Amino acid sequence: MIRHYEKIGLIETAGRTASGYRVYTSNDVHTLQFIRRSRDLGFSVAQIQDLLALWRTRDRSSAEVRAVAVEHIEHLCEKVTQLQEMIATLRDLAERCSDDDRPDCPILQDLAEGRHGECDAPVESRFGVGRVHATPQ
Amino acid sequence: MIRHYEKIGLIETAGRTASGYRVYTSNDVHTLQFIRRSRDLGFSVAQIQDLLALWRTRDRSSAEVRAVAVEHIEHLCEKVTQLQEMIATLRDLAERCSDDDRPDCPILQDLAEGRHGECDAPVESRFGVGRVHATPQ
DNA sequence: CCCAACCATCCAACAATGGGAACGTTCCCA
DNA sequence: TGGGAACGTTCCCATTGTTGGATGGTTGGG
Repeated sequence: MIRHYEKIGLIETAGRTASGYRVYTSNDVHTLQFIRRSRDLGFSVAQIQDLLALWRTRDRSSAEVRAVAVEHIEHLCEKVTQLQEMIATLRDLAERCSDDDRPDCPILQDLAEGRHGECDAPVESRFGVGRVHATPQ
Repeated sequence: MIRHYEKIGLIETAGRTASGYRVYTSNDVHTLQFIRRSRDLGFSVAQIQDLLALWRTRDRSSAEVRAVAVEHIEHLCEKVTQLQEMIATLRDLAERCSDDDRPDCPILQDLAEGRHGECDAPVESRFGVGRVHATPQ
């Protein structure tokens, strides 16, 4: 991972011993810990790049940092919402499923027939079947 | 995507016209819709493979289908839990952030110093700095 | 019959990591 | 003074699901 971070430019090129081994200063280690904690909080590499830049800037504004964090929070919330919608649908289906040897299953039925909304568009536009756009004029 | 699904064996090889164009039967389209709805619910390709197999099996048991769904629900719940933990931490940090021009920012401070628990292990074992295991005996 | 819109294939990239092969280095311990 | 295990290095491939480009063949309406 660290070598990867070095390659993509997230951290600066580490020093080397005479034999080619990488040498990390305590500063490097500190930066890596910063990165790890950022990743633990779900920040993307791009965002970490921003955060690191701000971290290294003496006269940064905390508002800038907060903006990155707030944007990330919103992104995470969106993901949670999506996941909870999936969970709700699946819970509903699983609850209506007899959970025995019978072959009729509301879960498969739903997947096959799709009554949960997102699939109202005609097949043609959803899968590009057939010639969609005629030559104009 | 569809060509990709064909390549990885999620769907069977589509028929071809004389000139090599793929031809999809309404059955194929139905299967693809099944797949899309499964993906909308967050199922992985591997799980969809299972679901498709069950779908095509006449004397399947709905318990089998339910098992796939329930396992998936648990997986989704885990993800939600993780995301919510991140959100809680970030919300707390953002709240304590002054959101102005001052350079002292609790968010960066936390990322740099890490007081939220997961980082108690010494640097050596977390990043492989130094020789961890001596030759035994 | 031309040309835009469509198909085909192959290849590369994304984000972040994991893993292995093949090979050089360090250093404890016998 | 070795031997050998535990390191390190580089390069490459796999993952997961999707998107995109490049290049070239096919279709079909105007």
